[in-house]
Amino acid sequence: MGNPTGGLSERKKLILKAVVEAHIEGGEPVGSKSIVQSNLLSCSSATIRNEMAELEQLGYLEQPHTSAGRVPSELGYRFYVDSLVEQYANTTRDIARINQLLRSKMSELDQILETASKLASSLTNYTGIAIKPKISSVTMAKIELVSIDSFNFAMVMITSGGTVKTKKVKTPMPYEADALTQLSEILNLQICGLGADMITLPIIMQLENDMADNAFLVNPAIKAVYEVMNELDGGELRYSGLNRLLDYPEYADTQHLSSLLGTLEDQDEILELVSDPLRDDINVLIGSESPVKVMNNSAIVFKPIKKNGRTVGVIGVIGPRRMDYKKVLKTIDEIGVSISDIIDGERALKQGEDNGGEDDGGNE
Amino acid sequence: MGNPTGGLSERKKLILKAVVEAHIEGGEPVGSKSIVQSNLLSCSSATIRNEMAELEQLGYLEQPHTSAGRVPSELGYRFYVDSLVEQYANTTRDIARINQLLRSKMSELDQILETASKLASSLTNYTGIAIKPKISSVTMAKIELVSIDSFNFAMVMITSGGTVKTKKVKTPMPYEADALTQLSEILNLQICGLGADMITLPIIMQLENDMADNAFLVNPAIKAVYEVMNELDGGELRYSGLNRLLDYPEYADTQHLSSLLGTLEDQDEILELVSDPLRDDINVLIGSESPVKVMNNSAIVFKPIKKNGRTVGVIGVIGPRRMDYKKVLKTIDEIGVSISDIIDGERALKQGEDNGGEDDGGNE
DNA sequence: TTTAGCACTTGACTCTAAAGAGTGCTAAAA
DNA sequence: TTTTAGCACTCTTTAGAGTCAAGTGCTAAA
Repeated sequence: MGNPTGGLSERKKLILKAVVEAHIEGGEPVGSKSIVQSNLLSCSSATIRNEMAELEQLGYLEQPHTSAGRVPSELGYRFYVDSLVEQYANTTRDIARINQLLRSKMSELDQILETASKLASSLTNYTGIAIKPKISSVTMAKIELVSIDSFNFAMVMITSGGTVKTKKVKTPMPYEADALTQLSEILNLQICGLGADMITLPIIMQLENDMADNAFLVNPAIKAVYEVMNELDGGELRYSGLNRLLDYPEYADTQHLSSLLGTLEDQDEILELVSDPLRDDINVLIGSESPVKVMNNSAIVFKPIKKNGRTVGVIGVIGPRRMDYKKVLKTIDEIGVSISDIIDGERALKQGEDNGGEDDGGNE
Repeated sequence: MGNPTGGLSERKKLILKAVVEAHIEGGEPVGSKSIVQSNLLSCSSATIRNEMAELEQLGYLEQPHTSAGRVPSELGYRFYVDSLVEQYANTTRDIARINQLLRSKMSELDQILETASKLASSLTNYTGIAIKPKISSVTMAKIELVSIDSFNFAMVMITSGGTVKTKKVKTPMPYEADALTQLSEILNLQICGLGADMITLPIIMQLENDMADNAFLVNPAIKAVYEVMNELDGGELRYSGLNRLLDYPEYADTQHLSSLLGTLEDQDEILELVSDPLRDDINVLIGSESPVKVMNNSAIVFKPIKKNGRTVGVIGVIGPRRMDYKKVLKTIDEIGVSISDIIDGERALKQGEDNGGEDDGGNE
């Protein structure tokens, strides 16, 4: 009815917020009376009832059955989360504690991510997710190039594991038939056997140098190789605190829980979901916002971990749709920042190691 | 009373077997009548009742409540499993199928074990376990030796990851102070940077040679190094088909399921359980036979996978105490044999590879 | 030693009634 | 015009009573 922000009156927002938080807290439908008791508003239960009826019509609330209280709809949660974003972003971070815990787990990114996931799980009481990169296990065994037209060719890549993958490559300018042969030779010679983490700028420059006039083919080709490696590599998905799911009546239904567990285990689906983040920062998928259909009653919050601009892992949590978003957003963000700090610090250390050899006996 | 094998009359054995199998099948207490109907015995329900009462007194059966049928006790299952061993061992193995499936997953032991676990889970409909070795990730960065007395010294080992571990080492004969210094030097020079899989007999012999008169110190020291590496390495525990637990009413209790899931996730406890196999071959732990107390209502069947006499992995399944042991024992055994075949085949290949370099482009 | 028969126990299930929570609506109050 | 009090109505949850069926233990006969 013609209101400034979000089309909802301030009072409606307050009521919505109260319903969401009460429901997150208790898990049960929220009645008008209990909202009055929370003393956030100074009006009677009847007024609240009227407002709630309107909020329901607007799609922010739902009613399990006629004589029950209201439950937030997906839209309701979404509104809540969106209006929350500024709030949590401004929270003073007590990273120190998290930082310390993670740091104590030392260098290995693997371990840090796994610990972070456990930490996220125990701090929020939902199930933690960690995706650890699994670099360097996949290498190319053979690369075949097939010309499509003068602007496109297909790359057929056979990995060390025997998997065959094809990628279509578009070139920035037309190429000669010879160029493909040349590229193929050079790729097979230089790239095969290298893991994703070994294909660095110097190597790419070397390739471009070797290709001379046809250097323009190198970049798109390498990109394709890189993509395939990352696809196959996939990374490894780990959960912690799966049992915490059982703390929520949402998962009391055996059928539902079973199919959720099954889906979580089948890493591919979740990996895909989490590997293509809409935003670079924290992502919140509520219910059917997630493409995975068994997660329609769940929510997932995750954040990619970056190192030198490249995503090297993901941490997050999975829980019921009525997740304590405030707490979760804050926690995941803090942990994410903490990890970034640590691996940035580590980077410097690693480089020193690479040059200077193996003397890290500093702590004796 | 006073019978040849196992102290049970043939008829009691038959009845016990019938009860166990009926209970495995249906999950519910088994009454005397249903046993008569199975036509395995030619006597009346009253006789069965009498026998069952005796079997209960002997501890092989239990009664949930007065007017219910009987359920096998732990001892009952144990008897059943033990008397089963010969049976399943003689089963003609249709390894071929399993073999093929596993082989199609190619070389990596990791993948084979993971696939095997999935296979075990889907064939038996229980939760599959796989322990993958995680060799070579841990190496020693620095080793310090501290003399305790002339028969004992402490080894302080700092790993590449920065973890510090101490082991007390007892020597077979007294040593001189110089010997420790010498040993320390040699260890730091020769062992540091090597993964567990790199410390082979030739290297140990080399060490002993270098130590000359004090060669007797090498063996216990290396053993300590090895132990620490394996501790830290740990191996990685993976489950597949966790959701299958939910197929069994035994895990309908949320509390119970939750604590089981929690325990399974805390890898250490299960790793310890499974890494110290009583028998080299298939192990069956029924209920409280397992030292892990939340598994008192569960059973675990597992088999170590050996390569050159060294355990390189474990596969198995976890399920309710009324597990279909016949099927599980057979399946796990078959899969185990199959994996052994494959990795023995792979060994030859690997060796060739190590010598000849990196040309595995055989599959083009 | 086995079997038939019977009384008894006990959990599972069904049905009903009552309780409780919460709503929507109406009419009065602000 | 908005808010509030009051009330009838709806729907779920809970408790209790009664019935049912399964299965036992025991006794007496075969």
